[in-house]
Amino acid sequence: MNIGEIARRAGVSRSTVSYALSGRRSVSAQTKQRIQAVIDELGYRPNAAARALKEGRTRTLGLVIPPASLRLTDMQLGFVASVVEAAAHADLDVLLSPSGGDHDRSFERLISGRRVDGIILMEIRLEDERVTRLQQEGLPFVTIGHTAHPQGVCWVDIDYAELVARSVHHLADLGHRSIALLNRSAELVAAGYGPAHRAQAGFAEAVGRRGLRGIELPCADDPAAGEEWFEQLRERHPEVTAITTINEAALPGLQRGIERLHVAVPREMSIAGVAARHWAEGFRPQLTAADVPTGEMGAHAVELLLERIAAPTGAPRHLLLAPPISLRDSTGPARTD
Amino acid sequence: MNIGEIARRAGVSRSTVSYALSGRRSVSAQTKQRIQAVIDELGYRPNAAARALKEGRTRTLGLVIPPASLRLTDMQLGFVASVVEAAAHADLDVLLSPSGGDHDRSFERLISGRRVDGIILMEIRLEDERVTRLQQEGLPFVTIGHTAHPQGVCWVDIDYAELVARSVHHLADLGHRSIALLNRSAELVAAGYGPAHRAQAGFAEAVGRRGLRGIELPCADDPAAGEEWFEQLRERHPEVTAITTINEAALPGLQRGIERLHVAVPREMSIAGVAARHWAEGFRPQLTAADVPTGEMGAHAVELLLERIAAPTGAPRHLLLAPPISLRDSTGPARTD
DNA sequence: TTGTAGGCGTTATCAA
DNA sequence: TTGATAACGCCTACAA
Repeated sequence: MNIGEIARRAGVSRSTVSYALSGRRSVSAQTKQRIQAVIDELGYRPNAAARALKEGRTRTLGLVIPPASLRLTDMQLGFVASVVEAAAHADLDVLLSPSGGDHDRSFERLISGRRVDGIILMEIRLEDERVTRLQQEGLPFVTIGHTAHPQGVCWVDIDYAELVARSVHHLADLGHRSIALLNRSAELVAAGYGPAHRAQAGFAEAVGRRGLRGIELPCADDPAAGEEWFEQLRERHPEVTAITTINEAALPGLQRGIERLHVAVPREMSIAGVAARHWAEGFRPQLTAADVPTGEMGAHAVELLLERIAAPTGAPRHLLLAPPISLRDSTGPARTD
Repeated sequence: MNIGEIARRAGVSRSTVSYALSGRRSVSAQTKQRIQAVIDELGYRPNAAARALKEGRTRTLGLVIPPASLRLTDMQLGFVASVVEAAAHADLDVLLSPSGGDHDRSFERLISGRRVDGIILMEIRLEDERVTRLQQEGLPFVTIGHTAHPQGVCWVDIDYAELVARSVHHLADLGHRSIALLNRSAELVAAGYGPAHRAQAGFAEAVGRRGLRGIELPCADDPAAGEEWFEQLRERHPEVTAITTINEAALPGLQRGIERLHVAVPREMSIAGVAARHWAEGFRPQLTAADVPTGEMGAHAVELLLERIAAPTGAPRHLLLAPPISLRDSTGPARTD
């Protein structure tokens, strides 16, 4: 089924059908109606490839996700869902590319094959060759997270430094003097993963400013590691009365560790963090945390990308989100024994 | 950058470049080398739209996921990841369509716009209009899960009836006489969601055959509901000594409920289920469960779809997976007090 | 071994 | 208000 067939059945030329659909030229009401009737009857839709070839745009966005081998976190998942939804809302499709490195085949297909009009890049590293690759190709893109030198790049990110600092201040206000940071995994820190670095920075800054004792212990991104992390913390640093964390995946394990050692939250230990609302509310007691707005982030990323596609040479915009900390039940005054 | 430009720079015709790339005609080593040098220098790749238009295939698969508003379960997520990976392995891209109903715009774009060579449909209902829509369009597709009348359709599914029955038999063998089924939500059952129906059927059949007392209580698909479910169970059916479940999302809540009421597992209560390995191992104590092989399922679905695309008229294949139950720590002999 | 030319389905320019 | 036609970039049958 193609436009020629529609034209033939409606007794008009192909261009008239095309114009009737696009509205870029006036078509008599009568003709338009006849064409529409045929289209409805046959269920015609323009062939996407032909249209893309002619128009030079694909009406498709690319979303580069971490390789499937790495389990996606809840936060990342929420982000993928919101990007897809926001794109669908703009009548755009989303092409997925699971790739980490620069030389990934599907990543290369996406960009040099001109399969998409723009790209959203997740899980950016502080030094990220994919960014330079996209810049050299001149394909519009938006990153989630930002590189060490994000000038000239559109990005959306969570201000982990600010959020961790805020939770430290909140805990300090409650009288806590020894606070531990439950950061993302040592591997990620080593790989130059921005959130982990910035959490570190924000923690150090706030702890320094308030004259507190700050403890940092590495922890892998999974429940088992969280449980072990808590044991180690109690063993090595019994003076710690509060924890701040950005490691969502370790939360269930942290909870198990706390329960196993019979530590009362928040009476004996306060916990504040950065997490998707879903996780914060699933914690027991519910977690005082900055709720990461994954849904908004996806929508913002799509919005920024569409702007960039419309005006590739404009000044790049970026968004640094610092959602407020929602007070729940996991933080309270420091114990005074 | 297009094939003409490459041809010009290499001093050959466009067809020679095309043949050098496809290998469908012999090209002298010297010419081939010259062409390759130019391609490498300029980073040329065939335009996907032009190629799709000419060849009549897009080298893209469509994956229809549940709408973003519904939180994807871990199992679904694992499935998406494995489909994307399997597709990438075959040098295919994956286009995502978040849609529930038949008249969804992105779903329609996918199929009548010929944006994909085939489609994988997740979260099939017993009566699913998307299936009939795809059949009428004549687009190859594979479903995850199957409809009430799956004749002539390719599908991959988990044999929930068999797995639930097996877990009931396992529990009966351990001496349990009153067993509760923690099924998916009442809404899903009402909507004709296959796994929920088949779990029910398998449960009823096995319970009947072993002469047991079978309890069914509805439970929404989230942790809070799981916790409440367990309370209700203890209140209304204190005689129950074993639970079988396919409701992954309710597991964390079930666990909390068990801990809150200080019920010892498996001494006072045995639990067996169907769940992604990740969830089973995250449960405390680790859950005796049939581990849903999401990774394999995605790969199988892609494999079946590729077969179907290659031979659309062949006999439709299907796969009903019944992975063995992995014995872990949550099941034991019935208490005898 | 290589080149020429036609057509995939669409949109847009030019002409009527 | 409408129609004929060229062009997007690629692949391939045919010709040399």
